[in-house]
Amino acid sequence: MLGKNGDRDNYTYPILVQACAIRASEFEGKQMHNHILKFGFGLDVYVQNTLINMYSVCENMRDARNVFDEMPVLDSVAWNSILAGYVRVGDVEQAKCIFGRMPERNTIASNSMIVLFGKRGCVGEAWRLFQELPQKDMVSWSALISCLEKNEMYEEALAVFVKMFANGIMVDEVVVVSVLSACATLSAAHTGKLIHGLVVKIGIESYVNLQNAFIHMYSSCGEIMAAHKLFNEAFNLDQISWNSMISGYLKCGLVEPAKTLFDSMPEKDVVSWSAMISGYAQHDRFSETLALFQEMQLCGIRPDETTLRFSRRRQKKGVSTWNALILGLAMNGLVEKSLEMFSEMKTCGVTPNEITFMGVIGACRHMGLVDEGRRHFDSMMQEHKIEPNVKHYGCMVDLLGRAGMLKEAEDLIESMPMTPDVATWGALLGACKKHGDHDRGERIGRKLIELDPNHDGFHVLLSNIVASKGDWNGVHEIRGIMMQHGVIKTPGCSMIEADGVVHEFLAGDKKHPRMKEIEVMLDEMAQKLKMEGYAPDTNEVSFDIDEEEKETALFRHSEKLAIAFGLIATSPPSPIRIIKNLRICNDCHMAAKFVSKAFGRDIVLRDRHRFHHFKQGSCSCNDYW
DNA sequence: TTAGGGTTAG
Repeated sequence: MLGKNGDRDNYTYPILVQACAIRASEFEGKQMHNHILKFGFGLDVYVQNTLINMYSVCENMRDARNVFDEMPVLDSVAWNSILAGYVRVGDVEQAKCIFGRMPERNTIASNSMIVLFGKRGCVGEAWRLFQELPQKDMVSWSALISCLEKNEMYEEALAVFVKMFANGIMVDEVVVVSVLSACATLSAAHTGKLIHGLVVKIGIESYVNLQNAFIHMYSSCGEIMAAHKLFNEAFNLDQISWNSMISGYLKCGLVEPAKTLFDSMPEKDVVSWSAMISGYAQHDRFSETLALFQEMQLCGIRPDETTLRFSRRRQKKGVSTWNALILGLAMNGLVEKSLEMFSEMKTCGVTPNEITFMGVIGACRHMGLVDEGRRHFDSMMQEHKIEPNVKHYGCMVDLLGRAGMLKEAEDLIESMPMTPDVATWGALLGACKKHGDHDRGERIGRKLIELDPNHDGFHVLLSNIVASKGDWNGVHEIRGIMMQHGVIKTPGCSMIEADGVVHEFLAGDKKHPRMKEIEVMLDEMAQKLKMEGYAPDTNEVSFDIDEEEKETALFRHSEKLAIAFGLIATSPPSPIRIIKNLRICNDCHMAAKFVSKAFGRDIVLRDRHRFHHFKQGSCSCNDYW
């Protein structure tokens, strides 16, 4: 394109510069600019205007402004071009300044300002400018409509369009696309149809973008047949048409037609794949979701630039993001990392809130970091002026209790400025059970079942504590109280996903269709685990039965059934993933550790409180939970 | 013969 300047003149250069603008190619544009200066065409107004436009399109406002500032004579095109650049990059200050300095306002400049106001949410200013405009053209109306549409004033956008039409202003495909978007959001199928009629009448119906906007509008309004008809009869379709039709079917719950269309697509891009995958997920078809996701990866499809741009968009992490990170890490046993993130959060200048402290104290609790937890608890008030609430106290009681500091925990409860809730007492009760302080446990347990006579967990804990003392009469007494109050123990339930189906196991469950295989696997587990040195922790069983029966009962806990099934029905290297409704019991925790080693399978178990990652004989919670 | 309006797919 460059070369000797023999055949270039100030009519050719603008065309070349313009070509760079259309391709938004700043590099080539700069080369052209240098060339122009070198051969002495830099003072031509027409050439200069195209340079301003080229830099503006490339959003390089510094160079655009340099050209503008050096121009000896400024015509309206120069003013409009530099203004358009500032509007494009959203620089309100500079745009207002240029608009104010213009020797003569014109419709094009005002239209740009309406667009800018629309971008910035200044609907009032856009309206005012529009109304004051002596000569409104099609673009003025269109800019106002899109300003309203962008600011979620869909009804108003439609009303302005109606007025535009009534005033005899010409309507083109650009403004109709805007209006159709409003119809889609409002589910205004009737208006959409009227517009469709209008579009056909004025003969612009074959624009692909318009076709796509209609497909989207009809399927958003639930008029899938109309969308389908349009799609089938269209002369030219592009990738967006196909993707719109697929997501239209999915939006209307038509998964099969969506899949048929997906399969017959000439070319599938990342949008097609993700539309179909999320469509499956939305309609609870999980095995297909996973299968398609795998297939997508096998096809080598990766998230595109747009996907990345949309998901990376949160530039400054807010307090909720930090909270989620702190809580999530702690829950998965990465306590140090979690506390590290808390420090980093403060370094980044984000102010912690009360939820942050739930996460931080919770992190300390997961690892028994009593001193550190106390320090954070004290700093809440002293440094951050956050009054601890009942949950923070509960968390501290739990931290102390789990660490075996039962007296300190009880003293803290007594010193609370508010009435302790049952969860706080419950935490202490759990700690008493864990550390074998049966007397304190019984005293607190009896108090708790009075406070909350319908809570099954407290009765069960108390009954277990009493059973640990060997006081079977006491156990029967508590069972009696439960019966009296109609309290039923929530059965332990473990869930595991295999091949897209969720399987549920209750303790002692025999209903699973593959129960025979599970039984065989349970026997194999028992043998292997014993060889590895596993000894059942029969303290967990609170029935007045003999030791051998206790072992059998232990081996029918829902977690173990789920693990056995996981060993049969899933294959490595994927971990066995289990969700349990209650806290995992000691014996199952130990058994899971042994299984992870003896069978070489990782197990990820989420219980009521946290995640346990079992790997090669140990757990991420370091046996502290 | 340079300057202004749009969106549709995840």
